[in-house]
Amino acid sequence: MSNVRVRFAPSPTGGLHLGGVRTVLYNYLFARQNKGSFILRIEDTDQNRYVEGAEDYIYNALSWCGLEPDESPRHGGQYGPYRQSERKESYRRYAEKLVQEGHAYYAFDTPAELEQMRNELRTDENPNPQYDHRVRGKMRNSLSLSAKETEELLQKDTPHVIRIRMPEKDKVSFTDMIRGEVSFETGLVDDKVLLKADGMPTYHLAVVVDDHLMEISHAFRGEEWLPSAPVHILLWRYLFGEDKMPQWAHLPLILGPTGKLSKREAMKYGFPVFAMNWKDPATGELTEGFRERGFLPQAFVNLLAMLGWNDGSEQEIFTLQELVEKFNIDHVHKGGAKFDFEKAKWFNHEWIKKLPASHYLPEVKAQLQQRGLHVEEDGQLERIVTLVKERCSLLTDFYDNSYFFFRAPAEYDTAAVLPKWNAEKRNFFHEFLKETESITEWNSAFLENAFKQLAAVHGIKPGELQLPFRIMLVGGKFGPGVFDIADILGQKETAARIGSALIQFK
RNA sequence: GCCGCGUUCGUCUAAGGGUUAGGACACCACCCUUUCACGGUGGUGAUACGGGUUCGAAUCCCGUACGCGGUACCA
Repeated sequence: MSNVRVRFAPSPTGGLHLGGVRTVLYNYLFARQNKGSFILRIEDTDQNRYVEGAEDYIYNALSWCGLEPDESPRHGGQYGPYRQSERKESYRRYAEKLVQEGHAYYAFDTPAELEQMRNELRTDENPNPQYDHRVRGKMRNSLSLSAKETEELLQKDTPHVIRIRMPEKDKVSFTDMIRGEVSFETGLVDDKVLLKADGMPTYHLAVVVDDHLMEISHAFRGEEWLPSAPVHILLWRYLFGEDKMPQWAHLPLILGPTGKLSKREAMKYGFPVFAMNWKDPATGELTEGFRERGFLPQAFVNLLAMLGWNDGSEQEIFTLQELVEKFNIDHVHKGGAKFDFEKAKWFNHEWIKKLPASHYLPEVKAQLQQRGLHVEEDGQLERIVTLVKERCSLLTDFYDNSYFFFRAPAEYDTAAVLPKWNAEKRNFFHEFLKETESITEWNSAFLENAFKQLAAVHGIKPGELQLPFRIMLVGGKFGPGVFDIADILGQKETAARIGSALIQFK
């Protein structure tokens, strides 16, 4: 193991969306590539947002994708605990240390007072007044109050938070692995809360403390975190030293068709956003997942990897192993990527074709049975799946492409047959029916040969007979090659279907 | 408003000073196939705009426009 340690730190709020999985993926690839560790840390410090079952969901989703963490609340590790709520005590210490050193301060403002401040300061020019160095002198905090007043308030257990004291005039900059040099004026950043009144840290404090304690070396996160980077950098500077700070990589956002990718928008356009189905235990609301939509995990991981990264070549289909080998942070794109469901389906289609049927036979079988088809034998199903997989983009497409193997047609597309139907053709099929009884070798090539020879005897072009044959077997103009269908159906079933069809064709 | 990040075919992207700006998805046409797909061949289609720098700019610099993100005791 190298000293490369990366982490994914989701808050258990339910579901795991595309952007989240891609962040995990890049973390994972980077860790594996450098023979380092991939850590799953749970950010459950916001009681209001914590959702029952959400943590299990994250494990299941990662496991489905094949992105198993090395360390986590469940996998254990030397740097535990891996849930923030279980690390509560340590955060206060660091916050107090910052106060003592003058980098942070106690703030006693009530929510109502904050609201009042914002209302008073709000103008058209400044729609979102911040609690910053220009404002903090007018608020109730240990900077504006005397030491004695502050002490009294603390003695009386007055609810308070700890805020970072952003320098009035300073410049913070860092080198992002993807974007290069990024810099901020500290005077324009507000005094973020570090420790909440309930004693829980905010993300800002927690991420810095935990990254330090867990010896994180590289940190990948979404671009939405870029604006708070100066706060984190300052915290590193004050607490542990900037030289110990992990290297940052802010990943481009994944966008929806008209803007930010949201559950709501995805639903509107009919595609999933979550890795797997998520049912909110509180509301009962079900959000569809890629897995249930019929995606293979290999395809899901592949398409996500390509959303913002490429290896510089024209290759698009990668196994996870290949991604580990070829992933390269320099090739991660800076701009946000719009998610295209059509292309996502193409990836899945490629993977369905690429993988042997055995890889997804159980899923397909379960789906067929769920929809009322009786699958008698796995061997036959495997032949069917192998035959029709190239026409399926999603695992759920297998039903439409194979149900006719399990069920004789209830109706026939007679409009496609009858206009050209005549006594000779009927005759042909009667004879073909008889001939099939004595066919010794029941396979596609042999059948086709017999069919064509007999057609020649009757002086009919085989093409003119193939469509009626198809309709006899499956009922309509669809499905794979007719002789392949007959092959799988077997002699008995094929004969039965021809027989029933001949009664119908008048 | 302020701050930050971004901008190559409709979409994902390649090209890191010199290419007829390449590929993939989607779309269209043809071929294959007397179903539909798969496959094959070809086609439509892009450097946001304006200034520089340079013999030469999609590429470097500045400005503008547009998009996105942030601006919570949420992450």
